[in-house]
Amino acid sequence: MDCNHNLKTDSKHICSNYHEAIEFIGRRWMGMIIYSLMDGPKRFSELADEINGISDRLLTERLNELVKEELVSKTYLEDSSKKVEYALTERGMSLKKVIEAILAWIAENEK
Amino acid sequence: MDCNHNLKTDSKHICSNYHEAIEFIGRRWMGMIIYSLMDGPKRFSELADEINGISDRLLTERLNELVKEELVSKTYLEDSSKKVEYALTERGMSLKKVIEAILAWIAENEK
DNA sequence: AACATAACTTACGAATGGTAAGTTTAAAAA
DNA sequence: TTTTTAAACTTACCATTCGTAAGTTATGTT
Repeated sequence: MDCNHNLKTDSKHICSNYHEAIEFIGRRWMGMIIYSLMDGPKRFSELADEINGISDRLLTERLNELVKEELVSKTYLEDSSKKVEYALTERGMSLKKVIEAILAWIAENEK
Repeated sequence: MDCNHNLKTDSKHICSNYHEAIEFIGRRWMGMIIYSLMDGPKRFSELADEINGISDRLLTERLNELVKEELVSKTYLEDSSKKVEYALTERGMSLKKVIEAILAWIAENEK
């Protein structure tokens, strides 16, 4: 597609980047994980408790993907324990506007 | 999860709505279809041509879901032909801010 | 010493997605 | 007017992703 939309950008590869971006942040549970981390760093078990319905398997998988893409950082706590902490990086934090836009869209369109 | 984020909302069911919303618009190809319809109504074949890599099967399926959720309308052209036209509804159009937020996020985070 | 908890990992069936070929109706070409 | 071509799906089938549940390893608690 040619990308000449009336949106405020026309950089050359924006379509594929947009595509990749929305496919990535749209993967199952991604939105909730990012949302949950918006109010501060969390442990694995805290995320598991807060995000209703997610399984350990998918939480692990999604967190690994987020770490790989540098949206989330992983820190081992109190060295020689199994505790870890996940936190949004600056890059991850800057997704806040996207989340706000979705929340605003929901609010606008309530029946 | 408790929803008491420092985002600008605290309505009661916003978490599940947010979850549903992002899971819905995050389904495979949804983002591209909505994006593509942002610059005006399109025929099925136009969408298929513009969205690189999507198959007829998934395009049909996603469009049906979008119509069901009233983000997109479907119009049969020149009655007694097979031609159809898909267009964003007002509800669909109001996702523009979300798309813009994603594009802005990409622009901010370019290496 | 026995049990619990944290953070995974593995196995496997179910749901979703990709690829390709087939269908139906209508319009265009020969 | 018979034959092609095209639009918009459908169907069938295999591959990838997801969900559920049980198992693992190392530390912490009773």
